[in-house]
Amino acid sequence: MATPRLRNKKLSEPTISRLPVYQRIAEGWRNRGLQHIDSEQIGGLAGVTATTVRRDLAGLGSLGTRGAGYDVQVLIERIAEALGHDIGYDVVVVGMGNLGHALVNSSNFLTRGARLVGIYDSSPEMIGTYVAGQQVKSMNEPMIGATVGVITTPGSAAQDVADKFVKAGIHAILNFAPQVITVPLGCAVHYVDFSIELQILMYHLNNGTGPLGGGLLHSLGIASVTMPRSS
Amino acid sequence: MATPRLRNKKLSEPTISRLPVYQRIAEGWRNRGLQHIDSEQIGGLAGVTATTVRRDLAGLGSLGTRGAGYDVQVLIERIAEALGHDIGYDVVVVGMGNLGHALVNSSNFLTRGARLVGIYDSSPEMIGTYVAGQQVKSMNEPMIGATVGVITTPGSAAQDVADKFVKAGIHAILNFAPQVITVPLGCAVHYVDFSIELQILMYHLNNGTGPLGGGLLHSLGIASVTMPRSS
DNA sequence: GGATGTGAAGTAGTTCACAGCC
DNA sequence: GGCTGTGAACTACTTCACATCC
Repeated sequence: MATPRLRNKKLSEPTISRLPVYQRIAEGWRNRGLQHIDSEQIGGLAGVTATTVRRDLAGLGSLGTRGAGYDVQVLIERIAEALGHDIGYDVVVVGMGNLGHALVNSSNFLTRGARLVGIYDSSPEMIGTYVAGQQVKSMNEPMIGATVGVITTPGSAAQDVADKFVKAGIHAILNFAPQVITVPLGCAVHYVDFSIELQILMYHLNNGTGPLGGGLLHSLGIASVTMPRSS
Repeated sequence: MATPRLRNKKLSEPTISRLPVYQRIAEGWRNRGLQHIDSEQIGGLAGVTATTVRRDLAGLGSLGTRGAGYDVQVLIERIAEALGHDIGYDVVVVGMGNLGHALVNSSNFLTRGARLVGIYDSSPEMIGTYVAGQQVKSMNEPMIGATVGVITTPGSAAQDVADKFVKAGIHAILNFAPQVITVPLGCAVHYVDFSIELQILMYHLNNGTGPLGGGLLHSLGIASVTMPRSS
């Protein structure tokens, strides 16, 4: 009760997208044995101004020290708290192709509150084998208790998988398949698309604007969809 | 000369990140044999309002038809033109682990102007083998003529790869390794991080805000960095 | 001295509302 | 009738500038 839930204070969308970046930077600092970091250093690495960093972090409460900057350990913890990592989530991944393997084996994908509780594939050769310490299940097996579903199948299978997720009560979907999927209202689909990243980078390359040309700064691009059934 | 370069008109950052999404939606429509789409339909699928869609597209010139919506073919072409796909880019990918395989085999990563001109790995077992029709090269071989470099190595190798890119004259880097890298000023690093996507999705899940709760809308998250050498 | 945290000002992006056109 | 394209109003985010505190 000492610390009222920071979660109540709603953070702006841009801030939310930057906090994980700051967290990663702080982790890098800590791993190199450094204890303090200031807003200018974070901004330089994240590609935003020092003022923006301070404003973002001020939203989490007073966690800096005037004259000295931020303690990296405190920073990491408070960001984790604000993003809800202390709650924990159960994640299932469907599609054990190269991308699925890459994800579940990644040291970073499943940290920070996420727990892998099931991996699935439709291919008979794949089912029953072990990946990242877990046995690959058939799509017919239930997906009990998961909160987040990740789709790493080819585009053609994405809608079927999404339907299974919805039936299993999963409200949040991370879709890596290059395919727009439809889900009932109230279900969030977050859409990750590599080619879109590449396209945005290329636009800036063409125009000399944005991240190029000495400017620092940002980027992004990815769509999220919630919509009624049909089309 | 009939059509002056659309590229001159600078588009806003949010618009740039949404255009590839609209393009993908239009492609999906076309693939299902549909010829027209209106701003409301695009918005529903992309997770933005119809007005935002119209404003974004108006920036590319008058490509809609009042009363009828947009012709999907025209839409696809004009967005491609605006993003510079008619120019074409040479891409090299370093790191032929699961993620590297997933990328170069993806039907979507290397379309729309991108050409794969080289794939590299440091592992002796990997070098010389063929992936996606290309022979994997040693890191010692030159990277002539590439404009964009993609890093899909473990984090520990990312900085070395970035250094090689810089020496080879590559100005734009797409970094999938969970590692902040430093490059000379004038070089753009676009940072793609799966765990960050997951974190943002989880934040919304916790708070019931954003993409959840019947609202449509968006997302994103990924950092891009340009900064001087050192740390 | 030095860096945070924040009112105030400025800028950018979104949404409203409707005129214009098919 | 229906949907685009856009001035005008609004909202949100960023940046400035500085008081505040270590």
